[in-house]
Amino acid sequence: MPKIQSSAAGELFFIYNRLYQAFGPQGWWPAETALEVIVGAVLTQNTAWFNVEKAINNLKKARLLNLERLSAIEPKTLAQFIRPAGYFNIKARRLMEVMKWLKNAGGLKKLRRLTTPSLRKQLLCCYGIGPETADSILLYAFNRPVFVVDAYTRRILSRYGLITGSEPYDDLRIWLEKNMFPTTCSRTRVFNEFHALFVRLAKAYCRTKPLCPGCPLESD
DNA sequence: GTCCAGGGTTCGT
DNA sequence: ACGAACCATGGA
Repeated sequence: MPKIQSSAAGELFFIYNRLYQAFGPQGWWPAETALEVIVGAVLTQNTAWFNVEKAINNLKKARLLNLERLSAIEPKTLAQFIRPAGYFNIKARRLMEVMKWLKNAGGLKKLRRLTTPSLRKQLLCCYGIGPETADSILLYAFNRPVFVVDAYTRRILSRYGLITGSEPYDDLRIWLEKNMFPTTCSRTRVFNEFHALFVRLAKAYCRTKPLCPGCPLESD
């Protein structure tokens, strides 16, 4: 469990505002369709985004980035297209499983009617989709107010003293969702920016020590 | 050559 | 429930 701290909400807002001031809106997720978000979410597992873009481009150029074509393709063929994203054999299998699930569920339109908990449950049943990928898809493809907890979130918040860093995934997610109540804009919007800003921070400042001198979260 | 990424998921104990 | 194993490209 995260440390019980009455001021947790305040601390989180301080962090969010500092990051937003420093880096501005990040405009995630960079994709044209919900399906592209889903594909990208699987491809970026343990992989640099730069390489994911190449893989997505390959699929786009081959006009493969739609549910029909992607569910019909041979896993071995798909693997060749997504090669630049690494782990291509396993990711091909994972993508196929997700497409199978999507088709089975009657497509994105049908899925949009489900409640967030029910949608999350279904995503987690899919081979190749763990908690983080499920939440990325919920937030960025379905626009649900879900906090995506990644390794950066853990590192930065534990460095900040708000958590120990070893809390189970769902403990952190629920705790973050409970402590982030924006007044002006939607929760979905804030969770969207918050996650992207954590990544942005890690990209700009020492990966191992996110609160190094000069970073926007350094106390004065 | 080594390290690591939009640092995850699955599998075995 | 926790740790280990696994999957593989490309840029710094």
